[in-house]
Amino acid sequence: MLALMRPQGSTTPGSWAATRSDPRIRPLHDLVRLLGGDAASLAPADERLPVALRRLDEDAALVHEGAPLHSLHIVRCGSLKCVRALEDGYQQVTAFALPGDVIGFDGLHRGQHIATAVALETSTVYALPLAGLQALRQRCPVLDDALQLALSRQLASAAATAEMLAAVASEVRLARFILWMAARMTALGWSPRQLRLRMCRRDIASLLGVAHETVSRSFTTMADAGLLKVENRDVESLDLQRLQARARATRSLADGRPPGAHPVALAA
Amino acid sequence: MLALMRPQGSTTPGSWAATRSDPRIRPLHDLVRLLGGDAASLAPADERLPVALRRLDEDAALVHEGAPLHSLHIVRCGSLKCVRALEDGYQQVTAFALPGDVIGFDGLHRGQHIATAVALETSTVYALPLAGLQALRQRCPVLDDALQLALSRQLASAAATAEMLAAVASEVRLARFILWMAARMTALGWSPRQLRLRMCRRDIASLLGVAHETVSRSFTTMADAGLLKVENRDVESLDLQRLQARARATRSLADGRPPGAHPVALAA
DNA sequence: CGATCGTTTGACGGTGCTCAATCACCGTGG
DNA sequence: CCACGGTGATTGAGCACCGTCAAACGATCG
Repeated sequence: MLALMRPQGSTTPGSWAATRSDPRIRPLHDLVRLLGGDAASLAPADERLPVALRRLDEDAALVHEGAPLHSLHIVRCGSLKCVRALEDGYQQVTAFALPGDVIGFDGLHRGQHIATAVALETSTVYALPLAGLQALRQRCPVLDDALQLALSRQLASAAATAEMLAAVASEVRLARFILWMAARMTALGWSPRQLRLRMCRRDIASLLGVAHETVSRSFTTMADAGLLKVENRDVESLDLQRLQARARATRSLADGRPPGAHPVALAA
Repeated sequence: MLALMRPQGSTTPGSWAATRSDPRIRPLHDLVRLLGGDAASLAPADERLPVALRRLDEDAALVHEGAPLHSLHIVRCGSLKCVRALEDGYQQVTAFALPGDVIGFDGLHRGQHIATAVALETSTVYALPLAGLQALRQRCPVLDDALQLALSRQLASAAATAEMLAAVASEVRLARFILWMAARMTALGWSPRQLRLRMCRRDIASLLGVAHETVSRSFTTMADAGLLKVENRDVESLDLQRLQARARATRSLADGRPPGAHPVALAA
């Protein structure tokens, strides 16, 4: 059932040849653990089921928008960007995928990929062929649970993206982006203060729906304000407190705080 | 809360008269069909499994942000808005849920609801208690498939929301919103040209990340251009062709196209 | 070391946010 | 029946933010 597709490595085939075990295969419990599932309660017979692994060099495309959907991918290490072509040639970045993120599920209902996924650095991803996936889920409820959870996270993540975009002021958007990335780094066990952004300004700008010059300007503004230390793609959060305050602001600066009550408070 | 009033439903052609059976219970195959699943291949023993139904009056809250997640809900008829409180009191609309949409799945990984869902009109929703859901999915692979598909749609829908928000010009955002709603109406078997928006301008504005006055202005601008006929919350699409063109535009109007090749074409 | 790409900074003009007034449409009560 | 708020939608005026165009700067790599 569980078809072991040979990963079409974009890597040079010979150089990373397996010495001891094939590096293109990992046991199932690794995947379950990555997804935050309860790997311990995997049936012993299942925990070493082979899962295909695929390695991507920087700028290599994992899948292409519109291509038939054959596998679900889960990022193991590295990072990718998901982009959609917006008909007029404009490239819209829709997400940055980090370890544990699922790629491809959003295309299930149409049978084809919704976005192109491009590696931002050398990365590896698990590949779960759709053929046999249902059987595998039935066989391993633990994997099923883990996948459900991952999808739930994915959905919440999409909401977070919308929340960033919904901010009116560009600086607020960027602050939310930084905090969001920091939160994800924390979830992965990294430091939330030291960010190494793998994507260029233009990609961030695309995700946030602003001009890339504006991203630059907002970075320097916040750096001047002592919120960040920005050195190219290395971003250090110096004052999470005030950074969160800025991310919370519905409207932009107002740094000289006129302590008058908030003008906002809307609707319902 | 749950006001059980006599449904005076002339709306649904529901031949499954609520007179005989409890109107708060529906057979499983109805839900599967709503989700776009293959109801025909349900096991005969399963197709009449009872699914709880809940009725909501306008402005009634189905679930509250932060509340523990007990059930997955699927909209049966009517519509709801999903809102999040943005810490500073601002109400951010994150989605409009239409029949077939799943509510609550995004909170699965945290065990609590991510957003508050409020009925925009008299609505009914299916309720699938999480307890026993896994067993039910195991028992009915057809339901499982249908749920997977619905979740995939949900994810793609979130991407569509982001795509609307990512448009730089507010008029473009609104055009995309109209077309997106039209597409959803088509998928539900309604006319794509006649929209009856159940939400107020402020809610649309919140979803699109613009001021509500701007929504008003954009509506009148597009109406003056002959793209729409706007009468309060009834919106008729007069020229889908040009409407799509406007939705495609990365930057705003510039209808007389300065034939210079597009400056864009990015990345990758 | 020169070419290319990414990043930053500047100047300018326009879009859209804020503030505010007006209008339309209600359901309520006089 | 018509005044009376109350809510939502529309329109106007002013100004700041940010998108566009442009150039300088920096980094990386052949």
